[in-house]
Order: sequence, then structure tokens, then C-alpha cells
Amino acid sequence: MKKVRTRFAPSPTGYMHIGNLRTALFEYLIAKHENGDFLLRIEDTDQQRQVEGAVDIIYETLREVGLRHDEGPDIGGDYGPYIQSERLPMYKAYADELVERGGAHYCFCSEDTVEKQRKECELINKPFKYDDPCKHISLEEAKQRIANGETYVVRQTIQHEGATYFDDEVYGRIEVDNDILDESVLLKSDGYPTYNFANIIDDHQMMISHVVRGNEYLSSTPKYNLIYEAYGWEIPTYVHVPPVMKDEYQKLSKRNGDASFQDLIKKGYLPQAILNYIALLGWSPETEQEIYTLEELIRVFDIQRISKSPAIFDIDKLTWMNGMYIRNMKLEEFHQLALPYYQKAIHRNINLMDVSKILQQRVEILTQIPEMVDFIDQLPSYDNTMYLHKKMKTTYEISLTSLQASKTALEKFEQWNSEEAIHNLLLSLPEKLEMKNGQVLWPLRTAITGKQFTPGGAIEIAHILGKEETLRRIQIGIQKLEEELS
RNA sequence: GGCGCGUUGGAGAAACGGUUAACUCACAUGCCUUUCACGCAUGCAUUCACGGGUUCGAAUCCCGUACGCGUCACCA
Repeated sequence: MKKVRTRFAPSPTGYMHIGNLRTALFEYLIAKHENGDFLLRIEDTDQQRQVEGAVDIIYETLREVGLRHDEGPDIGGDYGPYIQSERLPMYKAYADELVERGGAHYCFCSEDTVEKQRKECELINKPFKYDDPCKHISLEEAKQRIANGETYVVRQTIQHEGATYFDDEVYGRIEVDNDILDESVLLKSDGYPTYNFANIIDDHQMMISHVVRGNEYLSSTPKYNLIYEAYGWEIPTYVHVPPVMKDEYQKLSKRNGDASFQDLIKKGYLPQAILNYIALLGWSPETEQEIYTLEELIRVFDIQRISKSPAIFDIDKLTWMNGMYIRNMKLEEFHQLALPYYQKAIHRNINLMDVSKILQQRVEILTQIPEMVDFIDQLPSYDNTMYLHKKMKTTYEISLTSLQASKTALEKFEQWNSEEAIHNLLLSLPEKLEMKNGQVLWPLRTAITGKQFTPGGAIEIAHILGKEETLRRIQIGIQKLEEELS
């Protein structure tokens, strides 16, 4: 069997959007599932749209998510160069050959002429198909005009009779009447190939076995096959994938201001979680497992289970999955990831590892961290009504009493480095006071955090804050309650 | 407008002609618990866009309608 080779062929637009990344993932998985090759090719044939540093973003993203390519501009390979702008002479030679073979012709029409015809079509709401007068120019004459320095493009020649079909791995058989196929430009007047052409040449040259791309190419694929046939080349296996949508109506895109991979990272999502999540967009595993490592995905990925219908990108589910990844990682690993976020919010000298311990099970995305821990730095001003909690059965009086008891007990307590000791001490109080645990601990937590919700309970937080700060905050609480009651 | 593709709960989706339509997220409730979160449990489509047909039997096959998306560039 022929070796499976897939390629990720982004154009360097300076932005790695999620739909593209998912295509790259699928390409990678299809290749690796069969022990094949995954290559990176940069499609920079549009000189208008070059963006500085865009290629680096592509390398960086693939590296971050662990999609390692076997061949590419940065690492070379047997089928290079892997940047289309460096393959220019080749396209021209192939274009000339295609003309000789009757699959294309030289066209000297100006863009304006074509544009005019298109406008007319638009007006009467007819599909635009350029009726090219240059088709009837003899090859000799055309060559002469080129020799004379006239600018020209190479345009595909299509017989209008019959129909062309192909079998897509996802969508099945697609058949289109040749009559509606537009004779599009293959080689532009600046000598650069269009996507339509470069893609075919490169995929063939690079021995690509599976062409994986968005389903927006579904209707133009027959056109490409005509070119393969003109050269007598073997047609690759096509895998058209459904789009990733923002909502029911719109694709995920930069134009809509939708999140790119980089944006998601900035928001505190983990590369592995993002990759795992997008694998499930338009593809579903055979089992009920949802959390996968890349290696596991390689093993279970199956083209047959790619869906035909569009998938909506659901940030809530990504968030959930990100939380799963955070909870499942080693404490030390989480700690390292959290550190930069602590630095933004905590300036007090405390044991940050203790913070990580209580935070890991509660964080879903990294950027939530600062607001979860800001109370450690500074006691927020809070309302006394926070001391009242129905389920904990607390009142102002009970809160004041228990806070005073906690203070007395903690003042003579010295084992602050032992959370267990603090636990034992504080849990001995309710019995003495004839209270429920909550009646002691709820007011305490309120006093030392000033917050409705906190990561961790009174004991853990007292341990983190240390003796001095804990007592200072309890005293503030006592004062507030005394004022409230007087 | 022509052509292509799609349509299962709020979201991702399973189901490949055969009892009550998996599972996950979200949502709701309960349990656990010193708050929150985690975890656990329960609930959430009498129905698969709609209308016909084929069949003993259809979400699954066929036809039509509606809606959505894509495509019709010297962009990819």
C-alpha cells in the first residue's frame, strides 16, 4: 500500500484560526494513524497578503500543540522547497506543459475585461463563467505574443460536455456538470500560480496521498481532477471536512473577531485541552471517551467517523475540558502554570504552593486565578450581612462570639505551619461553645477573606495567611460586628 | 440565481431498517461538605426540519418542500 502522506498548507496570514488548526490536526492524525508522513507547506502565492512573522506563528502553534511535521520549510525534506514562492519556476514549466496537453490556454484579456463580464452576469443573476476569446487564439500566435512581451495568464480549458465526479471520503460521490465549471486562472500575470494550480502541482510532487481541506472546496474539486487527468496523474484521496462554526450562521473567523489559537492561550486555555477539544469538532470517537492524549487520538482516529455537518465551537465545553486537564495534572505542573498569575495578584510573602493546592481543583482557566486569590493580598471591604448565613445558622451575635473565641484560641497558638494543627484547634471550638462547625468556621472565613466564595475554607486560608494577618483580619471582623450590634 | 453540501434536545453528538433515541457540555434539583469548586445521584428530545412514499417495521431508504451553509476572484 502507498504510504499515507498528508500536508498542512496554510497561507501565512498572521493568525492561526481554530478551523485551520483542526484541519491540521485531522491531517496529522490521518497520517500518523497509518504511520505516514505529515508535512508543512507554506502557501504564500498571494503577494498582496504577506504578513511579517506569520510563518513563525505557524511553527510556534504546531510546536505548542505537539503536531510535529516530518518535512517542512524549517526542517527540510526530500520534496522541497516547502514554500511555494520558492517553487516558482516549476509552476511555469508545468503550466506550459498543461497548455501543450490541451488542459489550459494562454489568455491575454485584461482584468477589466473579465471584470466587466462578471458585472454583467451579476446583473442578470447568472452564474459567472468567463467566456474567454483567447481560447481560440492559435498556440503559435499566442507564443508569438508572449515573445513580444505581452502580459498573459494561463487559464484552464474545460470541455463543456459531460460531468465530472469524485468520491470523497467524507461526503461520498460528488458529481458536477462540466458546463458550470469556470475556466479559472492557473498562473497569474505576475508569474505566481493560484491556489488552484499550485496545490495540484505541489500535492503531486510531494506525493500527498490524502488531500484534507475544508468542504468549501467540494464544488471546485472536479475542476482540479480535470487537471490531474490532463497530466495523467493519479488523483489523491479526498477528505473534505465540515466547517467549524461560531454559531448556526457564521463560520469561526478572524473577521468576526473570533478567538484564534493564540487568543485562547492568552485567555488561559492549555494547548493540549484546545487540541483535544477541537478533535471532537466534526469527528466523534467510537467509544464514550472524551479526554485523549495526542497518542490516543492517533490510535483511535478514523476518517469514517468524520461528520458531514458543521460543528459549532462551544467555549463552555472547552472550558470544562480545560478544567479537566488542570485537575488531572500534577500539582507541581499546575503550580508552575499558576505562578505568573499569582505574581499579578499576590505580593504578600506566603507559601504559594499552599495556594496551588487549594486552587487546582477549582480553576478552569488560568486567567481566573488573580480574582480568585486577590483577597490574600488585601482584605476587601465587605458587608456585614455576609456574616448571616441561613444554612450555617449564623447571626451577628453568634458570629461575634465565635470570632472572639477563635481569636483567643489562635492568639496563643504557635503551630501555624501545620494545617492539621490549625484544623484540630479550630474544630475543638464548636464543642466548647456548643455550636455547630459552620457557626464557627463560616464567620471566620468571612472575616479573613471578606468574600462570599473562596477557594478553600477557613482553616486552609488561615494557614496560608499566617498568624499575624489572620488575627488582624479577625479583629477587623470583631469590630465590624460590635458596631453592627451596638 | 445556477451548482454543491447539510438539517437528531440550548451545544458537541451516537444510532448504519427492528423494544423505552447512547454519551458529554450547559441547565435544574438532591447528597457530600466550614463557603465555592470537585465528586456522586436524579431530571431535561413521547421524538429525529416538514410533507409524502417504500417496508411487517424508518431518525435511518426514496421523492418533494423549507431553512441554513458553501461556491461561482489573477484569495486561499
